[in-house]
Amino acid sequence: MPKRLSGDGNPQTGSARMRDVAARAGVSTMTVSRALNEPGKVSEEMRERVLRAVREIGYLPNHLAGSLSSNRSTTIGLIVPSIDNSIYTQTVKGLSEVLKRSGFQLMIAESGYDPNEEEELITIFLSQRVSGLVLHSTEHTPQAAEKIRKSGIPVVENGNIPEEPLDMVVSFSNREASYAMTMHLGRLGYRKIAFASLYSVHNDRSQDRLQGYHAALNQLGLDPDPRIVLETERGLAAGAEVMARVVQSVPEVDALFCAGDVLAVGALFECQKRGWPVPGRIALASFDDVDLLRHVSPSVSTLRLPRYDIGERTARILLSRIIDGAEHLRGSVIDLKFELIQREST
Amino acid sequence: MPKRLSGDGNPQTGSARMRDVAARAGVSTMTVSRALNEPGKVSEEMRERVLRAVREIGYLPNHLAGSLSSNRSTTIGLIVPSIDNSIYTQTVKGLSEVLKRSGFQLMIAESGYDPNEEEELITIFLSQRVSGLVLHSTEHTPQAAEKIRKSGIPVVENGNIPEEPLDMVVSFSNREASYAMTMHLGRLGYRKIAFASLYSVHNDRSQDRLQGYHAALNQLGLDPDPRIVLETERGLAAGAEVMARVVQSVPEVDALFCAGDVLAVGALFECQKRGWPVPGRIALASFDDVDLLRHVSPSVSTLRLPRYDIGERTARILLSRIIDGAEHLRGSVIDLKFELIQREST
DNA sequence: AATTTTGTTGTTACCGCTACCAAAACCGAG
DNA sequence: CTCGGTTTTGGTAGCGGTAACAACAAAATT
Repeated sequence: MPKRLSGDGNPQTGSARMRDVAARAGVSTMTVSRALNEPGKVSEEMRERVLRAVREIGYLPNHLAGSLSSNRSTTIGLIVPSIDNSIYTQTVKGLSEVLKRSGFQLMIAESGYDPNEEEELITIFLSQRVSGLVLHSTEHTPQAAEKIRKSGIPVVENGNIPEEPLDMVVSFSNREASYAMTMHLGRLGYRKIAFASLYSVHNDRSQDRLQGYHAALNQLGLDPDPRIVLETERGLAAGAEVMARVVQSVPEVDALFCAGDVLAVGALFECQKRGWPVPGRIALASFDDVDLLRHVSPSVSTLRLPRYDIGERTARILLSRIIDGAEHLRGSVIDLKFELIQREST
Repeated sequence: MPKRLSGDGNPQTGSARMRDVAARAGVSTMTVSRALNEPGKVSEEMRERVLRAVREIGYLPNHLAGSLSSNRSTTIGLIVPSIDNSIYTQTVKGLSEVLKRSGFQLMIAESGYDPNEEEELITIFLSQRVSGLVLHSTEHTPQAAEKIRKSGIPVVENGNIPEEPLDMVVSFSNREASYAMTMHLGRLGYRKIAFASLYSVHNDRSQDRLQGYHAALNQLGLDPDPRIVLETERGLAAGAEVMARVVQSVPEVDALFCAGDVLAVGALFECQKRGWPVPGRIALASFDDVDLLRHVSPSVSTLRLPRYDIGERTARILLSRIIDGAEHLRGSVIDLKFELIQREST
């Protein structure tokens, strides 16, 4: 007795299989398969006959079976540190829109800024036989790197431009962006530039931003001062706290560069609350061009980062590798440029 | 001749299959399968022998094959109107965290507020044999509903509480939330309460919010005035524009309820820019408790919506259905309550 | 000691589809 | 009308696993 008795005429029960369609259309399953996946390889008449049968039966292809058999999948795995971080969403959108057009699906998981967690997720994704991988972080365990290498699937890193990429990279340089903004502040005449970023453990983006800041200070001939370099957590409250702390502990500070999520907005609110004129008492610069920064008063100088483009280009290059087998793209590093936006706060 | 010649000792080439592990451990594939998936059903000795072989070969199970064979998958499909909308991210996080714990994966796609697009995505997800579906929208094409019903997989809607759910619902009531805030404004003594929401075509959340507003006006004995009911797009600029427009066209307005994304913040900035005291000249209320609203000055009254909880509960109830086969949960409607937060702006 | 129960491992037949190759149908040229 | 070449279609053997059941040994029962 068969495991399951399909083939009963009842369209309610279970889902039809390709052989049911084939039977109905009076052709072989191969013809059905071709009519659906390579319509060009089938005569017009057959195609219509098959499609009609598909419609009549309400057949839904089993993509799992197809992938297994053809050893191809249309799934891309994406690992971000944290889903609720608004800065990723633009990238995800760019990715998603391009992938969708080619019939690819996105699987998303969050690593919580932990390389071990990331490794585990990579393992799961490989096990799901994703055909490509997108990693926001550029810090990985050696085992993760090895697994990826061994799997042979294309990977894009896109949170930063690492020294030793796993494979392809689509990003801007956090270091350069940070350098550029710090130089900008220096050129505007600010001499005591404080720097606030997110915690840099397991976060090479933060580390690179700090490096860029220091490189610029050096270039500007300014002495670094550890008292005005702060690491904090994400969020408005953290930004406010940083502003208050730095101004009170080192009064000669004349600028604060917030190189992390919405810290600048929190910092600005704190100034407003305390009555510190911006940029009169202290100038303020931010790292990411969230909509908000343009609308607050004073509007905040910042860096416009190509978040959406990163997603788009990532998807494109990944698809080239997967669909066209463009092996010459292996190891490509695409450095998308950022833009410095001078506003009222500096 | 076999399609592929695995079994060569080279660990670089391709990926090992279960039979390779079996051969290495000197057992059958079933034992390997059991050792990995139902460790309890295998003797300790065997388990270790198998796990060692797995490690030595660097075997990675093929989840696709497993799903096909067992007719079970560990993938949940999620369709949101737009990924870059910050209000969904909390829900996604809740979902993701619970699912991950049970070894389930999340596939995310965006429908762009279009039911036809949604239907297409549903078809794709069903074709991928997801074992559950989460839909933010509660407006679907009849075909989409039919396909879902036919597939038999559990579904959760969670953007609103619809009149006729597809299956399960985990949400708060947009109508009640909107009603509550409008009543709140009325009780505080505001008599000419303007209402701004997002476009309501294909957006039953917006429609319900509008209804709640009208119901409250009615209850308060206030006459509705179409001049002060506005629909606009998302964003700070839109909020600013609404505020300017409504105050200038109908000066007797004494409150504005922004029932949509960050509109309130834009509206508040506009007041600050124009020098209109809030709530002195006009009171301001918002719909969603984004962090920002607590930190601006004046802080903005709003509704705290259980975004994260929705994700969490959604995942839980879905897993109950999938793993435990809890059929009694079919059709459950979970109404998670919101909270009204009175702040300085009203 | 014979019989039943329990626990562990193996055998076989698929899951639903596609790659590969063979067969058939078509088609204009000689 | 036949022939080689070019579509178009079909048969078959997997893809890499798991369900279901069979087989066997050890433990428990009578």
